[in-house]
Amino acid sequence: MPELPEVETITKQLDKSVSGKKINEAEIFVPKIVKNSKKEFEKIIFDAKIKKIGRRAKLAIFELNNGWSLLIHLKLTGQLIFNGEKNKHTAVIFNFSDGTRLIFNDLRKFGYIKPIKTEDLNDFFEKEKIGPEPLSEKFALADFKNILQKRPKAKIKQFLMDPKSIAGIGNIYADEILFASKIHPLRRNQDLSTEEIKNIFKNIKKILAKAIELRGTSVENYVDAKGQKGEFEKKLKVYGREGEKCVKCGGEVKRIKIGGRSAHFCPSCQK
DNA sequence: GGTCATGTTAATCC
DNA sequence: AGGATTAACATGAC
Ligand SMILES: [Zn+2]
Repeated sequence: MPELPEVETITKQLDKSVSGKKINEAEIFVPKIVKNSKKEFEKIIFDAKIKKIGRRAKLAIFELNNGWSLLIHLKLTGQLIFNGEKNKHTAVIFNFSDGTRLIFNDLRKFGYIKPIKTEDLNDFFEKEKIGPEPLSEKFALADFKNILQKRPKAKIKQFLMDPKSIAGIGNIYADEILFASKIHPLRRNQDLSTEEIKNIFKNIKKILAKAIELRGTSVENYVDAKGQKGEFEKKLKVYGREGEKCVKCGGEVKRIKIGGRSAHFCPSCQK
């Protein structure tokens, strides 16, 4: 499932391969993916050029040259593949004027494309109360401490995964960050020591950066914009390793449910 | 064929 | 008011 490193990988690749191209048409195979009527959507993209492609939280942002931007969320199983082949999960195809195309596949159909005026982008993220970008230089230890204090009772695992506390961290990276930080996922924010907070903060930056370097993690059906799997999967220490040996202590990796989501951790390494 | 997995959000309770 | 909790969404894998 695409989290921050996966969406960052895809948007960086697409910014290189697709920016500057003119959209001829969009073929819509799954109407609910597009948050407008077909007519409205066609009007927005008609003759539009893609100026640049960026990311905020887990959202890809396609900025067009006509005042509109397209927000694209891949949710669990979305794929954006440049010059990909249509398959039975293809929801939308953008055809460009030079004969190339961009394929949006979505097996579970949770993803969406939402046009928004470019000038309204900032308001949108503010209104939705999306948390800070963890890799931004503006996101400092003091900020992290601050937002932890605002929700003292929250369990750290759920807190890390909540897009309204910090943007872009999902189940995989939350589990990996807590393992690297030796913190039990059920710990509450108010019980974390200054040293532990510092450690979690450091690992948020470190693990997300490393995952981007390796073009993300392929679980479920994630591929990047070139259709290739990510390499961070090989670096996973706890996620998806229930019952296997902890790489650090040899103990057994456990899986529990926290807020309806699975949390993987090593009970002897994480306290 | 029932359960599980997943990100986000709506609904509900406190 | 807004945090916590839970269900809902879709569908393939088991
Ligand atoms: Zn261990």
